[in-house]
Amino acid sequence: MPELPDVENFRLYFQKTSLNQKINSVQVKELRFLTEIDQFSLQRLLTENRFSETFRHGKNLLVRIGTDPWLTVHFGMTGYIKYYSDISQEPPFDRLLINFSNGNHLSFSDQRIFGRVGVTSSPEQFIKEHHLGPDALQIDEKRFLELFSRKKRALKTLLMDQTFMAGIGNEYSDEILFRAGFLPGRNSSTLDIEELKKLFRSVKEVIHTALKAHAVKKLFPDDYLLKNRRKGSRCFRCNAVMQTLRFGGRTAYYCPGCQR
DNA sequence: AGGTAGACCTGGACGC
DNA sequence: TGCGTCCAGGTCTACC
Repeated sequence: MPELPDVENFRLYFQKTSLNQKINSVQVKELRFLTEIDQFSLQRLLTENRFSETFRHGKNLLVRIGTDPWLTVHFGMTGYIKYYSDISQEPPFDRLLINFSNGNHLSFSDQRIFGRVGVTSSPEQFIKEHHLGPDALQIDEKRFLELFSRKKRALKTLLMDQTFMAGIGNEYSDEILFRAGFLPGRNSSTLDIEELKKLFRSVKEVIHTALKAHAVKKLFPDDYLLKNRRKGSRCFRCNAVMQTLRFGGRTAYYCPGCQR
């Protein structure tokens, strides 16, 4: 699922492939994929224009269109972008296609259509409108401790709340809690300052490890829960059978032996 | 304020 | 083989 590290990867990919090229045409293949803008306005906005810079906040990719508004992209759970030259390389589930004047194409693919493409006047405006908390890659320890000390909620819920801190989803929140040694349902108010710092370090460690692995699971270290996150698997540390719990419709995986 | 459930989506897994 | 059902997940809305 595209969480912060995946989206950062998409941003770098976009940056490398799709900046500063004239856009010839835009094909909207799935109307439900658009939000806050209709297909004709989007086409008018993009055609003959160029993407000029990229930005990411949490799980959202923003791309500036020339000198004015920004295109916003959320990847839902199955979304990704692909840049290619030959039409035979067009990915399945292509929802939005951008054709550049150099003959290359950029596809926004999303099997389950949970992703959305929209437009905003500025990144600041977008963050405000969506009530997003600070980005999990950017946040420093001081701000993290400030935020946590004001809350009384399950750690898992808090980590995934985008209005609290942006970028962490179901899978990475499990990893963060596993590595920090805290149960997903543990109330944030029961953590002392040293435990909060431990949680903060785990957030950073997991994100940086994921970025280094380009968010490709196979490339994660072998002691990562993500590589083994399925029913009936055993903890590689204590060999206990991993347990699951439901949190607001999400499944949390945790080790009953290693997490307190 | 915090929690929960349903809606939105599709396809893979699984049971019969 | 084939059909029905469940599950996966991010986010928004509605409601307790």
